[in-house]
Amino acid sequence: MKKNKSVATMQDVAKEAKVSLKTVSRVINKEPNVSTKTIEKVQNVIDAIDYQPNSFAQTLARGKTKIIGLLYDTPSPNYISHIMEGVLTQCYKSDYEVIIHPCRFNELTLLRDVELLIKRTRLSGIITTPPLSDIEDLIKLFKELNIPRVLISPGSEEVDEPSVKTNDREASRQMTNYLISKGHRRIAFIKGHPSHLSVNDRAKGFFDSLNQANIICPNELIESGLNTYQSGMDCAKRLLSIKDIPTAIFAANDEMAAGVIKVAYKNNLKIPKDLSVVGFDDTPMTKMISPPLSTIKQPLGLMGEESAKNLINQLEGGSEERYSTMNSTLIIRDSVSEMEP
Amino acid sequence: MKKNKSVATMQDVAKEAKVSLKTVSRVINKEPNVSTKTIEKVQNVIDAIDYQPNSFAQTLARGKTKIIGLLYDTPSPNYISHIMEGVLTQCYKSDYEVIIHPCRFNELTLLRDVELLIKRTRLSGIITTPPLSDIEDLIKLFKELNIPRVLISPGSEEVDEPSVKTNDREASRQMTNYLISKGHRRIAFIKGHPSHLSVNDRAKGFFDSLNQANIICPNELIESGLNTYQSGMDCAKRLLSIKDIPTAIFAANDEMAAGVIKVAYKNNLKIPKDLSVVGFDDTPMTKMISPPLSTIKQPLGLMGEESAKNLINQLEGGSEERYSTMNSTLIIRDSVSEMEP
DNA sequence: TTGTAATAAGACAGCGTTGTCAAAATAGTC
DNA sequence: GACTATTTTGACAACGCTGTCTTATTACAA
Repeated sequence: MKKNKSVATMQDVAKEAKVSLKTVSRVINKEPNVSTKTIEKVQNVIDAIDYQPNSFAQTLARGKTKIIGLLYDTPSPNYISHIMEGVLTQCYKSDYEVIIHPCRFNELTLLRDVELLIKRTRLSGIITTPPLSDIEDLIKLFKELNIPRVLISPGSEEVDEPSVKTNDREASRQMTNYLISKGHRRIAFIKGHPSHLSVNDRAKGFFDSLNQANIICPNELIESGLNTYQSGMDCAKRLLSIKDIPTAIFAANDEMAAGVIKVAYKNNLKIPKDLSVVGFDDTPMTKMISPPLSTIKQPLGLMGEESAKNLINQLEGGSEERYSTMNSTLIIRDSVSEMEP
Repeated sequence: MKKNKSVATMQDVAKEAKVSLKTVSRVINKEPNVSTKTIEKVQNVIDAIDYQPNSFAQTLARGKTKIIGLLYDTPSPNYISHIMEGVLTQCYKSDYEVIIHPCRFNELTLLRDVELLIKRTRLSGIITTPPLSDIEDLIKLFKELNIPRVLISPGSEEVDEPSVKTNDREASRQMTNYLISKGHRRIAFIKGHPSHLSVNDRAKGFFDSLNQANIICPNELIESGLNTYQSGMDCAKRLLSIKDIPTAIFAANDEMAAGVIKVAYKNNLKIPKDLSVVGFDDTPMTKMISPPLSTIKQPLGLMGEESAKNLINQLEGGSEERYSTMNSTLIIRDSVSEMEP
């Protein structure tokens, strides 16, 4: 390798400040037992020559990395980009690097793929998003590799893993309450993709509310979609072809809700007059479709930040809470009508 | 650092295979002059103990990184996540790491921020997305730092920089041709954010088509938005309040087109019967609004791949084309009507 | 067989940090 | 002023790999 003096090294700083390598290292890492005079002297040189420590050398010498892996399996672009934003913000503050890694849920090679990623890049910690947060084998792998982790929105009620959840069940309950308060009694629900466990909570909240209000929901009003626009349309077609159609439909995500609206229009139903529709996620398009869709918003950016905070806290030996729950909130727009009494 | 034998090292492989360190290194890096027998012997040991080279040690020893930085400034989640997907795919193949770095276009600290990023992480190359691709000071910085780069969709016609562009101008021309072929003559255009230069090309294509067809476009039919839904609504309000409203509106992106549709409905115009609307970008919501919006689709994933390919090619001393142009395509849905002759 | 060229394998010194331990400087005590 | 205790600094060996240069081995021709 040519030593073309391209970037300043610790050696340069040491020479210039007339101290030893180790002393510079101490200043850089804010280690104790350095006199203020020395600190100042070294810091001045650092600033003067714009020295930046070589993170590879640091990593090698320290024997551990400061890199966090963010695993995802193409949920909506909206979802991942907001989560990512939060993770990056937090990691940036704490001087961690982030490696974004797309996975394929169904791929046989998933486990091996992740294992290689971890070994190859020496990840110090991992954050997973749904539906990956629910793959038991993956979690087992993390345990075996003994790698710190945080799961975002795992589905099963009682995971014994550090995680960041949202109170989706409660939010769904509130949304359903809202529908009931508007006079709706015959309310349909479209569940999400069966392998996205966290979406199940949404259905639970729906039933919580109904039970509380003593409303019986016949089976014909429960459909199961695949989180996609198309599947929302399919479910809606079925729901709107039964003899006594529902007055409101609650879809477990916005895409499916949009599909419902589409089919409703095709059937010459006016929304919200003839049919009320609500979704979940507050994707950007909810504002743009007509009518603007009432929905539920997860604090995605904050969730990203929180997961990173949680993970970094584990890595640096802090002892904070390892489980956190964040609040999803109702966004009321114009897709629900007041029923005639 | 404790030597707790957590991961296998090259030393382990060498000992086990009874060869020197260097020979293992040769096998790992597929260097020439190793007998097939030795290769096999070493490879077997590598497989057996699942050895993965430590990339930090490699980087340190090699004196250069294999990391690519992807700079973006919160365009739409859709845009960045697809570009990212392509970049990741390609980099993964070529064994490069990717660091995603969100920037703030207006921030005073942008330049310093990027400079620190480069120095701190020793980025070997950079990919920028619009509107960052148009910041001259940024490009100057890249030149000063002598860092290989690829600009995605820079705006100015003749950039003397490696870049991946789309033929947006041509696609806009085709879209306008399409409108004309449907009998439209009074066509309005809503330009995009003034600092997103690449969006200007879209307006140019619009005028190309009009000129070719000898259609004069009065000033009152040209509006300038900010790429947002809200600004689309604002522009539409103005366009639909002039005495002789256009029969078609071409918005430079889908968000603004959605805003147009919203306002049109408010004004009791039927789409596409009373007003045709087309957008640009093929965001997912275009399928979900009503009517489904005709638009133009950029091959975002491919663009990401292409940029990474281009950059890696530069880094590895290849001599391929440094400029590429990719084809955007018309997506015809139901938002344009045939005019009465 | 011997000599020579080509090929294969190894020794060893970095790369730019940090950890460990020892040495030097300073402060504190009587 | 002599002697400890404490704080501050430094020397030097890792960390796990690659580049350079040398040596050993093989292939081939005469």
